Amino acid sequence: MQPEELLAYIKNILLVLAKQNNIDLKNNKKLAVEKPKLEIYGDWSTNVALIYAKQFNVSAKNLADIFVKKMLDNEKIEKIDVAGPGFLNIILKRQARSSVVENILREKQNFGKSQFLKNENINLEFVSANPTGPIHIGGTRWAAVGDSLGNLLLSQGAKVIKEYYFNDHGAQIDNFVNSIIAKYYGTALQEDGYDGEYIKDLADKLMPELENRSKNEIYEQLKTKAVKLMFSQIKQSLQTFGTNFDIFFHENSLYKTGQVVKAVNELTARGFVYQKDSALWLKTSEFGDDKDRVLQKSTGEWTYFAADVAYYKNKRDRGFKTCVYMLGIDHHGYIKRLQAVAQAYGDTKENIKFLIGQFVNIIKDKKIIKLSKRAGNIITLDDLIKVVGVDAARYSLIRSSVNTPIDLDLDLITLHTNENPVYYVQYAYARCCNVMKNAYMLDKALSEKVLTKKADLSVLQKTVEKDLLTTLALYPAMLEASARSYEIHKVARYLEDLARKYHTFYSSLRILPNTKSEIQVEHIARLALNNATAQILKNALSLLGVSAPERM
RNA sequence: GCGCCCGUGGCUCAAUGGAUAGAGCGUUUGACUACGGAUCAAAAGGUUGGGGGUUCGAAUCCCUUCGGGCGCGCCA
Repeated sequence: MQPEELLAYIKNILLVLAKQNNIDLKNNKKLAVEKPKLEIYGDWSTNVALIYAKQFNVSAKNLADIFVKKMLDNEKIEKIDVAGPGFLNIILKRQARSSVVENILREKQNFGKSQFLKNENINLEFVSANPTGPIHIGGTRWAAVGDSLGNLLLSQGAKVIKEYYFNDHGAQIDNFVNSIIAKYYGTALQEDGYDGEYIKDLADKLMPELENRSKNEIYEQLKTKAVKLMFSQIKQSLQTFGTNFDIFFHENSLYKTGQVVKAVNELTARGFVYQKDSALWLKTSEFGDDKDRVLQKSTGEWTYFAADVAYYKNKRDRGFKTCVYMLGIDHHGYIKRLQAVAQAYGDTKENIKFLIGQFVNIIKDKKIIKLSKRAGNIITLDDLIKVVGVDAARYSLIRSSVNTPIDLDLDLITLHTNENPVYYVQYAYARCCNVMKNAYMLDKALSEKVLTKKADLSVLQKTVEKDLLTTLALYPAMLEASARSYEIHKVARYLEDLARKYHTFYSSLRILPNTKSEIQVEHIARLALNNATAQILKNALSLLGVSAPERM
């Protein structure tokens, strides 16, 4: 019996009790079935009595006792204790506890998938770095987190599009091109120009064949070629990193197709646009922004914000119910104004969602390195992959909440790559695979017994076995919670927990017998548990875009 | 000045308002002539920045204060 089944059962009892007592039950989201911290508390615990005691107008302990009486009828439950202020600690019957292994082995890669987000149509926009330089470490965090989050939401039934907004319109492109020219001729860089090795590379690569052309021609040719080259480099880096976008959306297309004008016109019709100082403004302050924002400058040029407005409208017109923006902490000021845009179009705050990622600090010689494109000391995605590899890089960036700044110590990560927890998890998987292989070599029939579900799993009674079983049973609920809160790091943390439980199990018990003649029911059951663990490790790693090697 | 985010063992990070705040690294001590030692077992290490409040119960919510980061353009 898995926790979600138990939870449904408890809710059912709750409804019956409420009806009997004529209580108009208020739904409480805090109701939960959890794995207790300590093993002696049982397999699962619930807080149902604690949070509903008030509504029933009895003490939590009394309500708990009522639940105990009802629940003991359930044939899957062995025992229930009331503990502490009113927790129900539930111990399952043997078969009920081990049934999760059968479920996993039956559903394989589909175990953990759900449809609870089936009505969601989500646009995930992330990275969206300007094509004026390689992807830096901040963008890298989103490349890992956004991609994995997309996988997760997809697995829970949502329709998901991963999208990259390509800023190919505006002054930064001019700066970029001028920087390359300046670099080539050794002239002074403009004030906010770009510098760095990659600018020199671009100059060396593109300039020689253009040298004899007119100034204007050099500029135009360079603009096309440099942006194209940079963009294909970015795409290549992302691909190497295992991040594949469904759509690369060009900012320029919003202008070419007149969508900016159209989007602003609609807002004008809705009465949220006004003219002041010969510029066009949007009344974002009406929806909680600090001040109104300019859409069109007095020069007649559109602002970057105007494109953002059109882009949001475009996303909604394409049918996305939820538009997710993943931004760096330095862009948190956008939240209010974009929320205002959504509301100005008559949408709600539900339609627009923000994930704000803290900085990734690069530590060298115990000090934070200040990175900037201008100074040319950026650490790129390619650098990171070269130093630590895709798996370790992705995992390091995923395993922390985006709300937490990450300090990546280059010295440490280079010297002790094996200490990245990703290897701990991968090693657990490799161990599982090795056991499977050995089992097959030992006795083909043994593997087949597991495969054909002839294993008696109820013999899994040791503490380390039960611990592993409940952790496996938690997998679907963990995925759902992770998807609900858009917190992919929960999946990584779960993996570490699962790997730990497996390593403990592995080293305290024999899974396979020494010789063929000694094969017993325990061995068959443990092999099934081993195989189920392998399946979950693989499923979860694949969500994170991290490989599951059969040997290391 | 105003606003947003973050303060958790020496370090890097966890913890839907739940039970004794958990892992990894580092430190110390143990464990293979049996499934791979990239592992396991164990020890030391905490007033969750400080102070109030809310309640059965707070690292978590509210107020306040102190640190750190970031943002406050007719830039993109």
